[in-house]
Amino acid sequence: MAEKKVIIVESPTKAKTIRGILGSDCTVVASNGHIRTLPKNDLCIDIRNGYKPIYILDETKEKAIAQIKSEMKSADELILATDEDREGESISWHLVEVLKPKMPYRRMVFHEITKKAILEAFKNGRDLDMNLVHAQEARRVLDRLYGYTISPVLWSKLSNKSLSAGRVQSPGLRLVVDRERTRLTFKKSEYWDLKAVFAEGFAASIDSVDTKRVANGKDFDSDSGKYNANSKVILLSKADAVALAKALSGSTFTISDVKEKQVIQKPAAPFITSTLQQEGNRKLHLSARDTMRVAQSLYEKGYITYMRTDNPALSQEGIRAAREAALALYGSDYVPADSRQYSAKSTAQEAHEAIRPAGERFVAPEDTGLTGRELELYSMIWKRTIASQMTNAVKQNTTVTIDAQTSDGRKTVFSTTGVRIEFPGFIRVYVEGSDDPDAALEDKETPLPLVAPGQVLKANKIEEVGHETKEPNRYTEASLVQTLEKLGIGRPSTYASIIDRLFEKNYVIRDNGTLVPTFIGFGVIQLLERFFGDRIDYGFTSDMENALDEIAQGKLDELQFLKSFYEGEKGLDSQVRSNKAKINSKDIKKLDIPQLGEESSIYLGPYGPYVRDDEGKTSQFPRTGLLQA
DNA sequence: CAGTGAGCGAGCTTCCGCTTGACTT
Repeated sequence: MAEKKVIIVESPTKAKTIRGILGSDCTVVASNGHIRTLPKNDLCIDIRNGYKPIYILDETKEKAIAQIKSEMKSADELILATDEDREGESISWHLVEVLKPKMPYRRMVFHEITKKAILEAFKNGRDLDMNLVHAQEARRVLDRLYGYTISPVLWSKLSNKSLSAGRVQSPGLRLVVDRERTRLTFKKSEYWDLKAVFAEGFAASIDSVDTKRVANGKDFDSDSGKYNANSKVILLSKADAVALAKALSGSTFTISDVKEKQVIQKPAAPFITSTLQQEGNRKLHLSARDTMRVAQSLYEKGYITYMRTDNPALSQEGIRAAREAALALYGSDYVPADSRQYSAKSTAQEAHEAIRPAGERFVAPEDTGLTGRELELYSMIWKRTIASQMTNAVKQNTTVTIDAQTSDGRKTVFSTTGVRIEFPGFIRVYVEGSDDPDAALEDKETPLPLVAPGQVLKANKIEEVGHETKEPNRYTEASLVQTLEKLGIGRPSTYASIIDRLFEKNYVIRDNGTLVPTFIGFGVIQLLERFFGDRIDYGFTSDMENALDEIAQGKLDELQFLKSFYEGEKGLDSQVRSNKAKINSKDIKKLDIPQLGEESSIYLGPYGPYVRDDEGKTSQFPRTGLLQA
């Protein structure tokens, strides 16, 4: 007399997995994500009628809906098992709205896809959380209002080239533009120091002259490149360094101190979407989009858990499997007594666990039969997951300090640090990649010979070494995703498409894996900064999230939230109206770009950017290779 | 390669987030 249940989840792959676990008592079907959308050709928000969105069925989901409907005919109960987050709750509500079930239905979430966990979940279940549904709808409506009212301002004031603005894409573009401005205004400076090469087989660099510390890169502002003058620091020019080297040529170098320090290094947390994209980019040179494509394929073939997640925590099954794998591969010294717990940042929605090899036993990469990019990405996930449950690496840093007096009586101090790995721990499996190739070297050993205080060294060579301060790097796809995530802008399912969007709109171009803003990108951000500054503030999304949390907790009314966003003196509607009248199209087409705009002015024309000099003569902008329209 | 204007007026563009296929960018 078993009752027949129809269970709806979001992902077809998840449905298949559950089907395999539960057998024929239940029918498991997938919604394939959201099933309703807002039509594209119009605002479709009924502002006078409580900001009611006008939803339509997503035509790409018709097949899925038809299948759910047909399965429902012979069922006694409907289980809404979409993801446990704001969007998932909303999908369940839309399902009820569309399916209009006659049988009883319950909302349910599965925290682990195991028979035990699912059967346990069947005992519970709850009603739809309408506050959460309201919070999702508020998000959806705000995004539509934002994008569909500000974008037309760009069309009319900048050009008619289908420009766009949005809560997520615009701050994303602004990051890229801001970074480029910093680079363009950056003033390079140089500083020098000395390197002494000893016959004993190592080298040391100069720390101080007469107790004044020799200036290094940290004494320069990282954004402007300017030197931060300090009376306790001495800045060496090339001439200073050459003279100092000469004055030290016959000096005695004596070791004054040898210090040992133990340094502990912890493994990185298991992958979440953003970190997977970062490492895919750094180690495998994949775009965010390609990383996700490969991960999707691994997920569908059953090799990894779900790839769109903001939660680095492993399930109990994942922890057990990672520890077992580490134990089998490296022995008990490499597995700590207690498992490591990783937790999501507070803004995360935590509907899924971390990205890890699937199942209760991790298949070794060489046993998967995978090839190419799939093998590489799986292998990276496998290593990182195992490493995350392994012991710390222990390194021993040895700092040797050396005194020497110049021929004219100045006291100089040199030093060097060697690194020895005492116990590799997780480093045997996995080391996090870096955007900075120099930093990757940190993980290599730099051994020093055995030396003791009082020992006199033989200096073979004392040479001056020049350094130049360097402007901040451009964003890569990886570092942009990382920054967006840190600011709480965008979601795991959208990071890759945010970047695609910036390219599609010609707001940025790619240069050697880095993102360079185009003139159009500069123009869009210039307009938005001047007239919609509060909307593209980097904190806008996190403020919105706070309000949505209040809606979800029933402390704030959805309608009140939308009204305060859209109406009133400071509301978006009047902001757009007044700016449409106020913005002088000619004025805003003159681009304010540091350095490049000094001699003549750059304008946005209908065929791209052009330069106009003082006499009104125009010419093509000469550096289109760097910045394009 | 040409490229900044005037004025007419029709027709069009645009958001974010959740899922996969279908696909030729």
